[in-house]
Amino acid sequence: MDEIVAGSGTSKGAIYFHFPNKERLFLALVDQFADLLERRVSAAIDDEDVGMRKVQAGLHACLDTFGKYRRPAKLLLVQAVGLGSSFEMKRMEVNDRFIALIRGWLDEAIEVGDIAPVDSDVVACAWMGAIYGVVIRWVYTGEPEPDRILSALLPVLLKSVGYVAPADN
Amino acid sequence: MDEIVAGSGTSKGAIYFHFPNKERLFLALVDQFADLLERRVSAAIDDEDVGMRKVQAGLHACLDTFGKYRRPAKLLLVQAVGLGSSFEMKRMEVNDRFIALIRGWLDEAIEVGDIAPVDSDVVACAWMGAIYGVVIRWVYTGEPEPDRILSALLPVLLKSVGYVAPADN
DNA sequence: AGGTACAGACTGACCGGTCGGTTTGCAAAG
DNA sequence: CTTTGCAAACCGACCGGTCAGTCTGTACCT
Repeated sequence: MDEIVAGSGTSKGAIYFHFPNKERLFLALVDQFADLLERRVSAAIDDEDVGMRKVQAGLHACLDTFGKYRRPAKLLLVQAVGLGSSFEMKRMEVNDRFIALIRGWLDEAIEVGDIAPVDSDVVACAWMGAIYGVVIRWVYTGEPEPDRILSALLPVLLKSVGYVAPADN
Repeated sequence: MDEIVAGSGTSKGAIYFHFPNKERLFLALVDQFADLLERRVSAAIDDEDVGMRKVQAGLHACLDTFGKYRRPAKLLLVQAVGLGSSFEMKRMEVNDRFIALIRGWLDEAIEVGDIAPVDSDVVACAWMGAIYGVVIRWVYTGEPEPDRILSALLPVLLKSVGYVAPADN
């Protein structure tokens, strides 16, 4: 809190005027970032028409956004963990939000016929975990570079649900 | 610390006789669990001969072990995060250990010809993340059941590197 | 004159870590 | 076999730093 006060150029009083406690302040930050991410990803998806192209676009936007907000991503995705059950719940909630998103794409892709039916619940979880794992690593160490992440992760994820990319991509 | 003292039936003094500080105590626990997990997984792998069967066995053992030690897994994998950089480093270290393990299997599978060449570094990361994601979820909510995890996750992971299972499995 | 927004000194609970003291194990001396 | 002596192991009351949260203002607007 003292650090935030120092960094923000305001005061304890000001912060505690707007937020009831530290927890809520942090939760608000997490929500804000999650909103931003979801907005960007959804926007990218809407630019594509159907099925797997949406997944590609979404993934791309996701990595792109994390790239642009490396510091806050690290703070919010990693530091927030293990600071009590309320943080933990929030993290789960945000996670679930994106898992639900992924599941939606997968289900759509299945319906459209781009991929064969799968247990989209588990697969969405796994995808989220895979993205999370690679992104967290990158956020920490700077490796591997986003280009490499994308060029390696994307085909792996797509292949994992049996999607074969059109030849011209 | 007070809780650990209460739960362990010993005393502050006894604990601080054996460990210099809280951090080291926790790190020792993490190491112990990581060792156990690695031992079990490696043992399971050694029972199989080559390539992808090793991966299957390893994955199976991994999920099995997490299943048996749900509580400690939750504590060590989740609570340890965000408690300062030393914990964070340790988590990364353990993570890297298993990523290296996975990478080893993948590289072997590539060499044997079970799968086509991939960026095994990134893929290992993604696999680790995927497993982590699903397991953490299960550890928290009890869903989905291990059977379902295995039957859904395994083919997804295997397909992600283009491995087609023999028909009789 | 009352409400809104803010400032920052202060408080008090909490918790890692310490320290003087006690018990236990064990080996040599009697 | 008993006694003595020492060290390793253990105990738990206590200390001191830290830090989220409070409280007493102050300034400005309406």
